[in-house]
Amino acid sequence: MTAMTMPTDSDTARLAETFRLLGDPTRLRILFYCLDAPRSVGDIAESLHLSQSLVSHHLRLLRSARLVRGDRRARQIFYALSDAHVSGMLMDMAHHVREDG
Amino acid sequence: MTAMTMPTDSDTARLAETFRLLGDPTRLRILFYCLDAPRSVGDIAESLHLSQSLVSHHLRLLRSARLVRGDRRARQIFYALSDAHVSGMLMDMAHHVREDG
DNA sequence: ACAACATATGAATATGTATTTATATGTTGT
DNA sequence: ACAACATATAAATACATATTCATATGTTGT
Repeated sequence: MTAMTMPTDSDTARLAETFRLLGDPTRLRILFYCLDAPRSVGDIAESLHLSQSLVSHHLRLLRSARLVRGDRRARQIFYALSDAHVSGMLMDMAHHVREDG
Repeated sequence: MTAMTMPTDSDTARLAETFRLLGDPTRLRILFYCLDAPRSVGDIAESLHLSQSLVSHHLRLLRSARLVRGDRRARQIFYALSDAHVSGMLMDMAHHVREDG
């Protein structure tokens, strides 16, 4: 069963980058808010009580790591989670975090 | 199916803290190295080409978040992953990271 | 083309943190 | 108790990054 779980340094770097992005409370809130349905930037900002600028900055980081993708509908841009694996993990984590102290 | 995935702010903070700790390449390497078997601090340092001090610092952070636990055997302290959920996720991630570009 | 709207970007700042160097604490075997 | 070993801590530094404020870019409806 000892299954060569050690990834290459390059893979480790990529993984760390993903975790680093998940490791900020504001970004996590944004991600969770976009988990159930795609949300516009303005919606995110208003609902989470964040400035439009801050939301946009964070979305840029999440976009560049392909954790999130946005598509335009009329004037607004709706963002949704783009990595199925990550969104699955987030839902799992959200569930897990309630269970233990 | 829209399942109230939004955690409380307190839960979000705890989750973010965990992800933040996973979001450093050095710490990730340490964690992966301890995933298959408990490892002593010296072993970790030598195997991963890190200073003893640096390893100790990182282990302290991981310990304080209960991601890792150490127990003494004679002179050495062997560290192992302590959160089954997190270690499961790490193995899953390590597997996942190979599959896509 | 224009005004109103929605999002993105840039610069500045303040705070956090990874790493190093040096040293302390603690443990084992004799 | 002591020397050798193993790990932990402290202070200092260099670097990264979250947030704000101001402004630019881009899009829609008329």
